[in-house]
Amino acid sequence: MPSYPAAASGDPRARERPAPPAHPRRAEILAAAAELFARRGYHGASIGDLGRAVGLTGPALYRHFRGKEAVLAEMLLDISGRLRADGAVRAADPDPDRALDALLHGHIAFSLDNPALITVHERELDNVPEPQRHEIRRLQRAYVEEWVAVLRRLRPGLPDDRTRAAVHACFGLLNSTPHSAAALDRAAMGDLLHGMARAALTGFS
Amino acid sequence: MPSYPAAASGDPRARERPAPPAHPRRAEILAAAAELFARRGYHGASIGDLGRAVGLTGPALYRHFRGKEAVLAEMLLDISGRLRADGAVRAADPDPDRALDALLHGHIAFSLDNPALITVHERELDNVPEPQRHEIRRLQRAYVEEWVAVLRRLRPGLPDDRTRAAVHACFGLLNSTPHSAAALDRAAMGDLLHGMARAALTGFS
DNA sequence: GACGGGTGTTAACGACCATTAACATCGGTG
DNA sequence: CACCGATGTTAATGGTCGTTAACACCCGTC
Repeated sequence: MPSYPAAASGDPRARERPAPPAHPRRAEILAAAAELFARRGYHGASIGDLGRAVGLTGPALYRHFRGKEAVLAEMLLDISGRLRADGAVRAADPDPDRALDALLHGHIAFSLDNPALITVHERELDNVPEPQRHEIRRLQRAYVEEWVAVLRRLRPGLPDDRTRAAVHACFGLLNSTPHSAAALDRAAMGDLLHGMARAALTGFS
Repeated sequence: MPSYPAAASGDPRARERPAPPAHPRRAEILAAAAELFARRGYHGASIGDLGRAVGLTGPALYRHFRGKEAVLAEMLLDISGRLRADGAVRAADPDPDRALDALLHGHIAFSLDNPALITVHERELDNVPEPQRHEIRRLQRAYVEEWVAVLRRLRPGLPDDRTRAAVHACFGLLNSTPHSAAALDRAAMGDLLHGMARAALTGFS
């Protein structure tokens, strides 16, 4: 039922090409930083490393971000915001079964396409300074609640705390992609994760 | 079927108390380091932090370990060795169904009792220096293969690469405990994870 | 053609880090 | 009691880090 075709990276026939990002350097730095933070951890990647990864020296980064913490904060805010917004749309399906499949499909596609982002999102929240950490946490909680609401309709008997714990455990399963060393291709891995997660959420006790 | 009673921390009626560890300070440092590495990452916890956590100054640590890397290496070697040895015993059950339950029970009990160790084991392998990193990888692979062998008997049709990927995904689910903020008590959480993992491994596609 | 904002660079700063050196204490053994 | 290894301490060393300062270039606008 689910399908995870190879990522559609730039169909040339697409009529309206997406507008180029307002600040391409910022996006470039964010992408490189995600890779480095995922591989070596926030404290293990220096400003010099981030700059070098995009062909610059370290201090050049301060022309685009207030500092190292701001890079991480913007990265996590973007991820949690996208997940939450996308999740709200998908969870709105009146059929809870289809809603769950849509949530699974969205999350799996995102984590297959952005393993580094998922890793950082999962590990580095504590290094975000306080005003923004709170907002990120809020978005993460809201995203979880979208899942909980769908699962609640699907399994009415289950107490709320168990439902929420089950959703968190499911995220652990879905977010395991980066550690799997990609022995399977994208489509097979997507189908596998989808099947396992659906079974895990609907088939226990 | 599975049961996860509250951790039996020191029954006073136990006749043979475990021999006190050969070097209690080493064990104390390792435990504190696990907590710090899990919370702040390997590069985010300094030698001074590790010492302070056990009531010492930073340099005192060098009386017990060759350096910071040696602390991490010994920690990961110990974890991967224990998981692998325990896994080999549990996987030996001739009934694959019971073997899987035993593997699940062992892993879940370990991760419920040692969330910090599981976190570090999952994240910090890259910071271990080379002679020992290879050995840790070997033990991790051997542990995975115990699971793969059991699951292969349980689901004969499944190709090996998908079986292995499923085991990795299952670990992601089981190791999610530390992120779950422990809203459930140990027994309920253990049962939940057991049920979800079993459903995930046996119920997909 | 002067100007100014945007985007780089190198040099310099203070803080912190892992590690080592030099020295102190203490319990047990000759 | 002298000695000694185990286990601490503080002080010092060399390196790296995040950040800022000072300066240079490019490019579109008046």
